[in-house]
Amino acid sequence: MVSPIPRHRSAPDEPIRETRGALAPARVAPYARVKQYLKQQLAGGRWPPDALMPSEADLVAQFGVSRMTVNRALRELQNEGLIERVQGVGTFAAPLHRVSSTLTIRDLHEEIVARGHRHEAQVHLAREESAAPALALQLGVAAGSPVFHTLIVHLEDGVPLQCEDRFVNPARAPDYLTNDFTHITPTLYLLQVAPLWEAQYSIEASVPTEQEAKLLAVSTMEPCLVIVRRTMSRGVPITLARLVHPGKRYALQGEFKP
Amino acid sequence: MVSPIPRHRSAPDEPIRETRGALAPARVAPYARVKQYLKQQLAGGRWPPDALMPSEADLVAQFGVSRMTVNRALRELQNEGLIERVQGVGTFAAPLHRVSSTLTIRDLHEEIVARGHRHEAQVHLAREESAAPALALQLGVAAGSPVFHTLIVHLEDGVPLQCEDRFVNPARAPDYLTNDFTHITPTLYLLQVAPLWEAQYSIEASVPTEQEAKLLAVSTMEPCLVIVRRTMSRGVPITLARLVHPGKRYALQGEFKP
DNA sequence: AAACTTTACTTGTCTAGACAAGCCTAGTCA
DNA sequence: TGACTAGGCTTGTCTAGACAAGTAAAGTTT
Repeated sequence: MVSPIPRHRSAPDEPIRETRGALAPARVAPYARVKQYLKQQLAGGRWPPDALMPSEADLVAQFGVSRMTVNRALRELQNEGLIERVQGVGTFAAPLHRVSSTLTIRDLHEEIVARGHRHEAQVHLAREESAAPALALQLGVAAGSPVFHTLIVHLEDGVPLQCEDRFVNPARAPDYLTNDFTHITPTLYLLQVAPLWEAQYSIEASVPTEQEAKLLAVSTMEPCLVIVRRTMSRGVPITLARLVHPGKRYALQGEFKP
Repeated sequence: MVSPIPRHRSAPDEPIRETRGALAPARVAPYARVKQYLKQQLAGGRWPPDALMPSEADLVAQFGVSRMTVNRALRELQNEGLIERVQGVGTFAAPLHRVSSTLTIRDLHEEIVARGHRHEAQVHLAREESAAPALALQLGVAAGSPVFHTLIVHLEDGVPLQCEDRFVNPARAPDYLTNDFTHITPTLYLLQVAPLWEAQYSIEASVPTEQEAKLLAVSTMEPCLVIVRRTMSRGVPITLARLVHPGKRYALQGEFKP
């Protein structure tokens, strides 16, 4: 009974069984213990990147739990990007220097209101245009075909916070322009009509265009946080947005949790 | 047999059972079908934010699958931030305008090498200092106690890409300064010695300090992407880093997947 | 009226077994 | 030598049942 592919595993650990002893009241679910153990060993460098890790069967024997329990631990580690799994082959350590986290993006309106402030939107443009070739490519429509274009400035307590320049594919949101964008943000509306979406984004620092500077009431030299986001729903591009924020007034904040 | 709390549920759907019919070869795992169904209904506005959603037992009856299967679907939706679950109470629709995704942060060295370019690091400072009060607070040490301070510029093919100003808590990484940071990035080293970490970050656009401008070989007017990150391991602050990137040379990119 | 107990319902988790599907090696056959 | 096949490993998923623990309403006692 020899493994089909060469194993670089270290010597197996002693079986670790629950120690319900006096000084161990730290009640941790078994799947969490398996997960934590693997995380620690992984962080400790026990399995270098791309090394083969113990199989589910190994861990079942080591921890004395059922396979579903081990499976859940491994599945969650996979979702966190710490390991990679290949059916029929095994489980591998992911490159250690890749750390993933969950980033939550909130609707700007909700964010402002949650801070206890007043949100206001100025609609500077809301019309149908004919798509320029470059834009048409990004939105997956024919060049020259109609697209919706809105330009909205969002204010927090009267101070411009975001300049939102957005193009929308009419195929998925034909009623887009009928919205009153002083009451519903485009993001919120689009989330409602286009379910199940994915997006690509790019975050960079640059200076605003002249128009953006004027709309945000800042100088054209002011560093701005620019987010360009393309959103797709069921493989169809929905919208392309350029969100410009004055650097002094807006920061993206977030948190990693293991 | 009345539910203990008022239910705002809509009328139950007809049981949906697997249709193994001729024209349905789209093989989707049952847990994925449940998940997809809930996602669609959720996106379609069937359950407004904070509304009570079907219980696991309801879904078991509706889909004719086992509870573990339903549970997996719900657990994954919870991880994605689409629903909220409370033991003993039920499952609730999360605010629709909150969308989460997994953001992966890679080590700069790996990122540069992956692009097929050459990574180089200039160590401008690597010494022990005495912590100023504000810094001491952030690192969780006593004011005036020793901390490590490094200032490193990372170059891609000879062009400055990042200025990394970092303070490290000696308690967790006493050997920090013995590293040759031209060969191992601080991030990578710290990941190795401090497992299981969490971090808070802030991303903003601003102009560099005079020193940073000089080190990055840009003007002091050049917009820069500034990431400030505080990393903790087991509740103990490990490091506080300020990463400054010239806006023209660096953009954070990412992708959402549902 | 207030304090307690019961009951029904919820989610959270684990188990032992099962089958499918992917992958690799080793052996067989042409 | 080359093509095929069988066996043994891996992960992916599902099931039916079980117990724990949290919540809230309804009933009971003080």
